[in-house]
Amino acid sequence: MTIGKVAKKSGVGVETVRFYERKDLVAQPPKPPFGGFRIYPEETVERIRFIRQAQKLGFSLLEIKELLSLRLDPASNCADIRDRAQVKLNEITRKIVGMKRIQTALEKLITACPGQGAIQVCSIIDAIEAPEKTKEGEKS
Amino acid sequence: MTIGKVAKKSGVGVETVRFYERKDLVAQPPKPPFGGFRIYPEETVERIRFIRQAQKLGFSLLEIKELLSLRLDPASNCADIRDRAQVKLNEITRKIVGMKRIQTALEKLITACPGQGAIQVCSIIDAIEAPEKTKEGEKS
DNA sequence: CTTGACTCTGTACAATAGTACGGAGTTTAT
DNA sequence: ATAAACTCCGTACTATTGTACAGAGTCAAG
Repeated sequence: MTIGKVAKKSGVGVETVRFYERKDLVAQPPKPPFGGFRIYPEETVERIRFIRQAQKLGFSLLEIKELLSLRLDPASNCADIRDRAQVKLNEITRKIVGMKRIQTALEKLITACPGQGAIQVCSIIDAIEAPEKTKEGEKS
Repeated sequence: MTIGKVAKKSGVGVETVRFYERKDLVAQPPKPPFGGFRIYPEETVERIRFIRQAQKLGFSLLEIKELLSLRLDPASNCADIRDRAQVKLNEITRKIVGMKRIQTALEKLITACPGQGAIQVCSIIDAIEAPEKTKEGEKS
């Protein structure tokens, strides 16, 4: 596959593929020694698709690079990989908790909506500032 | 409160507060008519804290602005707010699903780790590329 | 074997999200 | 009442994540 095919199959522009190469997010295949174009494996398409999906979930390219470096293969130190995976898992779990708070706040807002007058219910801000709401008097 | 206090309480720099003002993410209080510094309400601190938390969850400032505009108060059209909240809710629910896929992939990688030889189990990529794995036959 | 499409390299431009700084005005602590 | 600390305003610089383009080389179809 040439770079144009990779770009088309993964839904990005050629320039974006090259950009990811410069950033070492995908490997650049060697140039054929007697002229011609670089040949890309199918794997590159999968990596780029992963990158784009992960970006939509809010990961930066640096974070994605870290995620992509977590592979159990014969060449990697198992304990090291596992520790780094655990760190990433903790981060992601925290993110999911935060997202769920916003999700809950939106659900509350939607259900509160049709039956109210002037109550000023449920600014989204409460979704995240959740602690500190009951400083004294009522316990959680 | 002057801007420096706001910055300190919300954990950002003064320049960042001004930046958010320029972007209309927080309101800029009026300048006292006969000289002096602007006075900020506590609410500004809460908004900035929300902004920073939401950013950590992967929302852009534009998305955060949209979230912050979803408030049930007497001045807003209830049906409009509800519809926009529903759109945001769908987006966030989809994000949570995607994050959970990565979470599961990391968990699998971590548990697979201690007892393997050369299996090349569980690249994170599988977390997202889940569909499309078996289109025809078993040759891959 | 020419033409058009594609690749390669390098550089430049763009949007988002800040961060830094200069110079003037204001407040406050000593 | 003066110096330190802070505010205000504008501009400019940074990093991330791309996009665009110029000019030369390469490939493949008619």
